[in-house]
Amino acid sequence: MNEKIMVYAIVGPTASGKSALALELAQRHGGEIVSCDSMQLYRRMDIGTAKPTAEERKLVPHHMIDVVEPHTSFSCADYVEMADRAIREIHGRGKLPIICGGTGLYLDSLLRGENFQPDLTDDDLRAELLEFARERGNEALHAELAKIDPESSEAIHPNNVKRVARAIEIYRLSGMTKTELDKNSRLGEQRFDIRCAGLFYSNREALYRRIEKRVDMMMDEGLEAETRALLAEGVFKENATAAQAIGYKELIGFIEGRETLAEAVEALKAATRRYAKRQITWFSGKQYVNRIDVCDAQNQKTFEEIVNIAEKLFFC
RNA sequence: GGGGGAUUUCCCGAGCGGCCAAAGGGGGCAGACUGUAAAUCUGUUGUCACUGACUUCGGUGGUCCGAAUCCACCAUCCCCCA
Repeated sequence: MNEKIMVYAIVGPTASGKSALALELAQRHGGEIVSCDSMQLYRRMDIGTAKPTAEERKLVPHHMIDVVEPHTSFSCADYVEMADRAIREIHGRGKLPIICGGTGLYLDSLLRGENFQPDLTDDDLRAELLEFARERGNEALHAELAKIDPESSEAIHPNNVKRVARAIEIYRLSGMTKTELDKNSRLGEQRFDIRCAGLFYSNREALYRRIEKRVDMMMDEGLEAETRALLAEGVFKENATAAQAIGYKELIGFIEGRETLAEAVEALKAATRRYAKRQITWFSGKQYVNRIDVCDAQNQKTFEEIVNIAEKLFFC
């Protein structure tokens, strides 16, 4: 019986200070960082995704950053496969794998399921199903799902067309219902042991202020130019995953002259806030997360304090 | 100085005598989410002793059984003529 590899993870909403903490811990304890971020995967999307800088990446090896071109369709399953490999390599080198990121689904999938079958997607079929919903209505598509997989149709709201379509897609491609597929991947036991610190702000205002400050910084660093470059590349024409990244799509309205810079920046801040909220909801439901309250109504913890708490959590 | 228009709940914005605590959107809050996830979706959003009551629609005072909706005056803003 071989021991499971111990992985360390730092999660939390965007702009909560994950990267700095991960970097510090990696430096102190011989770690390498495995990013768990669905957007830092893409090359040339640097400012908008708040990627670690070149200097930071020189201090500590970072993985799962800049691994694909922006137009690539990169799935959760792809992430799991590559990240799994990276973690085993790090462990093989006698270093500590420190996962850092805010994409909850990726982390969950990485820790879980064994039975990922490759190539369970079909863009044409997807488009066809979405078209069906557009023409005949959300309920009609949902009814189709109910015929083949009543259990998941129960769980997915009819208006969540993307999910409804995905469930049907799974069935048409694999002959297995989504319910069965899920049950299957649940059979696999956790693939790693994990110690996970979650950065939270019970003072929400404080988090939002950080977010807004960071957006302003991104603008100063040249987010607009970065967006124009990606736009010129055609990244936002195809419906690539990368085109969904917050930071770029909000600036396009301004670049194309449909709104003012101030409006675009405000939209960007709002989108980031709402994203942070969804991350908070996601992680607060996970039992493997050990919460560290960075800032409550009374006081703001110093970086030193946070590092100490995380070290205790990880190494005691 | 003369004429016209505006003022709505956190914001934008509908409402133009009862069915209005007031459409819709945004934002906020809460939540779902095991293969597109920085995406997608759901609920909620005046107060309370909450199947009902109370306080709201710039202010004050009227008309009316009844007003966010009509009238008068006041305040602020915008436009046109001067």
